[in-house]
Amino acid sequence: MRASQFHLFTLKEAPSDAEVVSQKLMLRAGMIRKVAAGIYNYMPMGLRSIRKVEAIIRDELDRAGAMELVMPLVQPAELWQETGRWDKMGPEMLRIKDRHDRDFAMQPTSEEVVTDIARQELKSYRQLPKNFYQIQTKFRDERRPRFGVMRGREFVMKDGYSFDRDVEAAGRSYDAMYAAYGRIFDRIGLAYRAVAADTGAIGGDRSHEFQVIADTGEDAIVYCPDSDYAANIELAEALPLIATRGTPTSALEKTPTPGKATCADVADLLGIALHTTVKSLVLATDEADDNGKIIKSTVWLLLVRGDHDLNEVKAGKIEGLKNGFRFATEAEIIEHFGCKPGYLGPIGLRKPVRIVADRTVANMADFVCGANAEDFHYTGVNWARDLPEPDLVADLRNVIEGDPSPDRKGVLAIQRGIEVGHVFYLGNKYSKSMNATFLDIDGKPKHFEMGCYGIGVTRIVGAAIEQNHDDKGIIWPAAIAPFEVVICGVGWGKSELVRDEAGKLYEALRKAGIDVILDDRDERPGVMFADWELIGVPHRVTVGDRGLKEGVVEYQERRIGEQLKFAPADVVAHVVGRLRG
RNA sequence: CGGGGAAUAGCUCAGCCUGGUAGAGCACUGCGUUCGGGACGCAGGGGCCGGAGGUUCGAAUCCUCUUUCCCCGACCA
Repeated sequence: MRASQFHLFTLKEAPSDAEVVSQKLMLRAGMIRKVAAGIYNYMPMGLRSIRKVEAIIRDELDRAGAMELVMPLVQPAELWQETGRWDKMGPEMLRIKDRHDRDFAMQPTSEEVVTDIARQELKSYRQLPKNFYQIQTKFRDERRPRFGVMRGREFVMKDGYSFDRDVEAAGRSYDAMYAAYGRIFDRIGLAYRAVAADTGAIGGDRSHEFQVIADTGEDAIVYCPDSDYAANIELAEALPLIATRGTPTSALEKTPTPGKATCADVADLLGIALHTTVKSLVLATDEADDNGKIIKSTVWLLLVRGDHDLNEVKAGKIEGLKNGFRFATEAEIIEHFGCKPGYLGPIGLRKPVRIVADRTVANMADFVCGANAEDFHYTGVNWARDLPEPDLVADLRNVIEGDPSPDRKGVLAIQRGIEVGHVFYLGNKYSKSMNATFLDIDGKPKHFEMGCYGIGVTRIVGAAIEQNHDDKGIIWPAAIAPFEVVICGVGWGKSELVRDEAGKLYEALRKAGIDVILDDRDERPGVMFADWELIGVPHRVTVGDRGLKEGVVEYQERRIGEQLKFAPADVVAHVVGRLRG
């Protein structure tokens, strides 16, 4: 490719609405252009990286025995109604009507359609296992699209689905995909971690996320440096920090804490450690009648230590909160606690509430909590002595750095991550609701055991940039760079020698199978260098009269920056060695 | 969805308060001088000032409505 024929268009300044570095750099490098909120053109420069990611995915999935197909972007409501997701999905699924007023959805994912394929095509256990995948545009009408390609509404995703005859075989399919994902991310060249993830309504332990490590990631990932434990913070188990409850040593005392409504403020005022305080969170659950009218509400008090945060995913697993909960209204709080938020606690309730204590809180002694009276806290609080034992003890909190690892092999560390892949065992949820069966060896129909496997193709491109950039621009891993090498012809317009030599190198690299672009724009060197550093091409060869006079061309690796001199005859071998060696 | 903000050239922004011929830098076109780290000069092209309504002799500017975009938003008791 010659730069003079390519659409190269870089910006010195990013549009003011760009937030994160990947978005700014992709816009500045001319990879994407915004069309609407969360919706982008993938410009030629950007598409090259996207295609490279796709090629690696295809190669590894095909090798792992999966096969590619394409399902429609626009899917009939009927299929979604079969599984009940037409009603469940909420506004993030974009619904459209055709000219006959029939309902359709823009696919956010394709379980329904692929299960429909399976029930029509797969009749016998002898046809199993099968693994179908597609690389397709998805649409999710995010509440707040942001971060460019990282959380867009329209994006490209690889979604795959496996069909097996039983749970054991489905496990093998899962393992094969897990392994393939590892190979895919290894080849792409990103630092990543596979972590155990929440399985939601399906249950079981077969769910892993592949997280690209980046400080700007939206997810917190927890791992143990001394073992192979790794999990999303939503799932990571918090062990009790206090093995057994201590004996009370302080008397219960109602202490004035005027205007101190947070645990940190109270600890400051009283000169005590934050971890001796207990935080009260008030939730509510509603029971509705058949018409959806709320007939009864229950108020819950969740207690976590003052230095800990509630984990809502964990809270949602508690019996009674499983079907959804909300934070209580101020009116409900006053009705049950007789006090405004800020000074709430489990002692002296006006009306009964369900009290759930975090495992650590349940073993605390002499702790501090709100007194259910404005501007007062209790100190020296002890279970059993000052208040009844909690109704329930559960793991309620997010783990924090330094907590013991659940495998008891060390302490936990936390990093931020960007979720770029997810493998998930589905079981027969969809095959049952859509009645997708095959005939097993005994001649009886059985529901398929399914798994689903996603990779965010466009998000990988953004994540790669979040992880690999400097103040000059992008630093691509070579495997997904829009070009592997750029040849900059300095003084292109005036030097035939430069044109000849650069042209020869260009042909030689092409013949060697290298994805090379020749910058023949006759730009000033500063412009060329700045452009290619912004775009992030990993290898650069500079051909100019100055070097050619000494019989050399210059070579520079984007990530390293140091300039090396080579005889033109040697530089091709060196570049090929760096890229393919 | 709730709260805040913004909308003027392809991009970044000024002008608005105090109404009177629409501006700058970057980008783009032409010519010239330059030419190894985002050059300089001269001359240009490009705007229904997001849209609709109103006030006014006159509206980018004041008022109302509307659309779009951006930010913040469980809780942290």
